[in-house]
Amino acid sequence: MIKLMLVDDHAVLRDGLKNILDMETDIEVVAEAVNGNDAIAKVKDEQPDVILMDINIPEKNGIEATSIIKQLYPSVKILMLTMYDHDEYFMSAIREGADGYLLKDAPSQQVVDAIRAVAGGQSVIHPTMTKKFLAFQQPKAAEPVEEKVEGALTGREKEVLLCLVKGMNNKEIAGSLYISDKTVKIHVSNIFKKLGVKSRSQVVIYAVQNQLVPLT
Amino acid sequence: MIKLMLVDDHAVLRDGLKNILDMETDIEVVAEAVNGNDAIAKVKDEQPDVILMDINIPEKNGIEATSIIKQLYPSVKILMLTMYDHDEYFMSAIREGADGYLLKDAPSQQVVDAIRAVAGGQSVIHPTMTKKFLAFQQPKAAEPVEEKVEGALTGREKEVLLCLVKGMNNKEIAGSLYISDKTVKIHVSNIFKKLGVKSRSQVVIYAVQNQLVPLT
DNA sequence: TTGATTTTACTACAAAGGTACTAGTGTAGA
DNA sequence: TCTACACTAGTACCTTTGTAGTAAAATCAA
Repeated sequence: MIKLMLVDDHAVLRDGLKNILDMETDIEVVAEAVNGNDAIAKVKDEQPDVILMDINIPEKNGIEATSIIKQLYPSVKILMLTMYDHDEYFMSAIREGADGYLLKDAPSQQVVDAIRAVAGGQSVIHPTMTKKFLAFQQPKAAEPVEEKVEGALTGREKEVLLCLVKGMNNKEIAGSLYISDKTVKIHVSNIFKKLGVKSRSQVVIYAVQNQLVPLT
Repeated sequence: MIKLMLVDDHAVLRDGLKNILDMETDIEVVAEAVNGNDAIAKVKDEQPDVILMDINIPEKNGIEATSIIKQLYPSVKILMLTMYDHDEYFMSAIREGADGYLLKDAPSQQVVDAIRAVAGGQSVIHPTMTKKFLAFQQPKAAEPVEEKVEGALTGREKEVLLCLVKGMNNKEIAGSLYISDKTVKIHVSNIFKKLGVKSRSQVVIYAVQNQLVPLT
């Protein structure tokens, strides 16, 4: 059974959601709050699993409340359900630890599914926000310059590049690729020429800036 | 009516999907392809609205095929449906223009919903991937470890660090800070010890990963 | 097959990087 | 004042890095 808390200053919306959720046998509304401070207080008493949180509420908005609740009770899942698809709201909510971000125009079923998903430890984003998120993360697309430069690297050189951005020295690269360290030097020198840099540090910077390789 | 193309080298999976999609009145499977090149060719002939693409297919994998198709026909929506939740696959798919990324363990209904969503211009990500996405974008919060490490660097060391992540060599740093290159060496060595790395390349990687310094 | 490219590897050398130690100066705080 | 630390700079030494030039085997496209 998923214990849910609703946080919204509009009784109509809370009641509507309760009606919808009443039909779900695995979700129980254990608490309701009408503002940020109210929500923070009731988390302690009611220990909900998931909080459905509006952003535009009095006495600490939903994002501030999320931040505080997440600090006090990190295991509580918080799903933002709001009218606004503003980027700043979205990013702030995510930054403060929200587990999901839905817009109020989402169909009821989607809200129900999202509650189950965050209760199960997953994160959910409204498709419209996902789009923005992707757009935000997608500043690459077709950039002929880097394409050309990266394309100029041979297969082996790309492998060496991967090692370089891991901070490996020539000997380590040689061991990793089963070739001599003299050969590694050749590849490294060629990479330098092709990328137009003068040291391995600069290779790392170039690769990161041009997203030639994944980090982390 | 949404015109759909299936790309997967496993007939069983294609047939299973077709069965499921047959029950949806607004989706029609107009083409099937068994590998990357096949898919690229059939897009031209069949002009699908949405492509359901597996990653692990022969003759150009799904990501490469996505990249090419998106370049030729930017309006075609591509939904990756794959067994792998590897970060690199996911990020690559997104980078190459995929409109969605679902895992094959997603319930059928979710796949159907996702097809409609991308056909409508939205983007969809499997909740598990969303989680990773958020985690990727969420390195803020309170991280005492890095704070401590960064705090351990003296003022001068931080200045040297800034130079290091610009790819400067010792002489350049010395000239920039109006000190001897011997002194620079001292600072660099101290930075290495404090950050626990062994070369300037690793300093750059460390700084990027821990966001000690701005890039771009 | 021919020719171009890739990958491999060597020698030799110059430059840069990195460590260890000593040591003087200045500054901030107990 | 005394201590701790930061900053500076040097010497010495060794390692790593990077370049140049040569060259052979493998691969691949024309």
